[in-house]
Amino acid sequence: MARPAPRLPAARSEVPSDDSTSRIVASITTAIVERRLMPGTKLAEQPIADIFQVSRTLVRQALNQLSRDHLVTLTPARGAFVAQPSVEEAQQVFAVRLMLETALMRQLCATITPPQIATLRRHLRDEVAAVARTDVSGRTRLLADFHVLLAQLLGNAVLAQLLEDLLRRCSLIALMYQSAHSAEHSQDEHRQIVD
Amino acid sequence: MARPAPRLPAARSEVPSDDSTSRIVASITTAIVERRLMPGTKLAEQPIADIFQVSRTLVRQALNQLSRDHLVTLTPARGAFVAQPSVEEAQQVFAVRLMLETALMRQLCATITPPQIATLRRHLRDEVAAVARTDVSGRTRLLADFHVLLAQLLGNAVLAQLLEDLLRRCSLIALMYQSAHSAEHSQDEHRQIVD
DNA sequence: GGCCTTCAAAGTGTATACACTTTGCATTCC
DNA sequence: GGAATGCAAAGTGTATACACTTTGAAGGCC
Repeated sequence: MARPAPRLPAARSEVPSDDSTSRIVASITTAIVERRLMPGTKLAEQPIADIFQVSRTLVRQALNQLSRDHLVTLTPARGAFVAQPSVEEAQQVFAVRLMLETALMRQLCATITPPQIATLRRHLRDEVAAVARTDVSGRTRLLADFHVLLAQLLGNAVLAQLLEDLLRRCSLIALMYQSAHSAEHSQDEHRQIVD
Repeated sequence: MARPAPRLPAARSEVPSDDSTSRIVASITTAIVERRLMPGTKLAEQPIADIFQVSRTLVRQALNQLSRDHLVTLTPARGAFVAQPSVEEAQQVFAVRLMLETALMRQLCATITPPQIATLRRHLRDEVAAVARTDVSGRTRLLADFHVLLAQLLGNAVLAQLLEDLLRRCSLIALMYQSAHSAEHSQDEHRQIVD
């Protein structure tokens, strides 16, 4: 072991959205977030494989990835189910989201420029619109994008991806414990923060 | 689609550390963090399968999980390599770590109790000891445990796991850009924070 | 009638097979 | 001699096969 490292294995370009596995992950993810797959629904491998015209191998890969996103729960020998986060877990996820949000803003205050602020305000307007017409999936997507947008303004891709993962999870939770309160609440916070 | 959800799929008990895949993940993880596998090293599937006496199937699962932890990089048709995080990525990961750390402390200040403080001070002493005897792997493990410990004191398991993932990544980075500075720096911060 | 046992259908977990891509070397051509 | 070409070994990507577990229900027992 511990041999000298060979040179870099090509570029670190990760755009995996066109292989079969990623297609399945993306498809199931949006199906969950957009409420077409309810929490607790069983996700059997063969039916999914038939739908996507691939073998169970790739479906299993996809389900594994989804389980690491906490969107599905894998129970040994019983299969995959759309996740049903508990109340505690929901609170904890939102607590982390809030922590990251505020910390992010604090950092951003030091470096932000007027045009960036304009971008944020534009995004805010879209959010208000989505909440107004009770566009649930659009709303959660925009609320999520807000954070990712912030992370991008900071130039921190790692943070952006972390937030992306976290907010997919938040979407599921928001759909389960459908408190419209929470949506307007965070939307309100967004405005305060920009101000 | 959108059928009514069946009842909960058993308990949410996730102790996956004894199946083959998790054994492989854990084994490779510690090998990377403890410097036995250098960044850039190729991880071919068949040799690993032979070592663990399993088929390539399980090794592939393990490598996929490791890639989601950012400990290995998968390049299509070329295989898996121990990750070589770029300088930018390293900075971003550390920035996120710092953000979470300070936010966590802020929260904790409100709820912390004297015995908990004592626990933290005890941990600090161990850290100092590890840095003193330049025990690299022990040091990084302790620095990581500090954060997880904090998250546990807050009672936030989600945060704890997030930190765990993030700090495994930090370990790899710390080993690559071996700035002892960074170690003492964060160790110092830990002390200040506890004070 | 209700409960336990038994068994088949369905589904998951792992291994193996096979096609295709990459890679390094040997050979050839200039 | 050096560079380009072709080829074989190695390795990855996906599908398939098969063993074992779970599950639901029919049948027998009390």
